[in-house]
Amino acid sequence: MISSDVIRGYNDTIILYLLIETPSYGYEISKKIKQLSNDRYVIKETTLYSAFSRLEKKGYVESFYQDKSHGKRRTYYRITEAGLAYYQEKCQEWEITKNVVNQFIKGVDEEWKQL
Amino acid sequence: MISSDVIRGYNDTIILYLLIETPSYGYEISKKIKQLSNDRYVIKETTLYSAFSRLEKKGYVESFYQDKSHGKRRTYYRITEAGLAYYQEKCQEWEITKNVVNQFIKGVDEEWKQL
DNA sequence: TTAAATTACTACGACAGACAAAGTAATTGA
DNA sequence: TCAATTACTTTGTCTGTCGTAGTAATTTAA
Repeated sequence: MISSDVIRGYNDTIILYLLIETPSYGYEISKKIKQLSNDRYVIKETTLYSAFSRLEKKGYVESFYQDKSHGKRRTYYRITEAGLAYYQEKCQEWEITKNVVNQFIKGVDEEWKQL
Repeated sequence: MISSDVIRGYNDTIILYLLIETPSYGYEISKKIKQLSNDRYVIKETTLYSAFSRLEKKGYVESFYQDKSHGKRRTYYRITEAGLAYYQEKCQEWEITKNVVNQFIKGVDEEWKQL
């Protein structure tokens, strides 16, 4: 599937991305990740929730409770200004990272196939 | 610069790539990484050498000593069949990973700038 | 010529993030 | 009504990175 060691540096970014449009909560976020990645990436629950608390500690998201008279209480998160700035930084970093890694990857249809 | 959390999953791949052309040793590999990445990625010594021993343990590289009558002895590494196969797997994985992460990245020139 | 810089490592320990396992608790659907 | 799903929390383990430090030979510059 996909290596979690690569994604490691981008879980926070992925979550922040999904919070840009609208505040959300764990379960919804995880569904969206699965869906937007075409089932190629399914974030683990513990990874997701620990990311939330890390992001909150850093001030990149804020949590709140939607008033929902009954039902298991959801913890919603919204992105902050700082979170958006961080997200933007990470996007730039990603472009660089992508180019760097690409330098060391031989495409499936390249000359090593003939070696 | 570049986040080591992203590169984490690809250090082994990067090293293997550089060993495909010719066997090499730590110092040379680190110079090549720096150079090929245009100074955007400089691997830490400890990271590099621990990668070597991990790769050797997995059978992806083999070490040997070049006969070099004097001077500090270098440990050379050459890639194995298994190492090449692993490298190729990782290349395919990278293509997928790249596409997945791209789904959650807004390019510098995209609509969020206007938000 | 000698001191500093560079080459070429090894050892140790700390830390962060991912994740497995297990538990809790409410809600919805068959 | 009982299983599946939703919505988490807690705990503890593991892997890879990296800071610090040390060793030792070689090359370069003052």
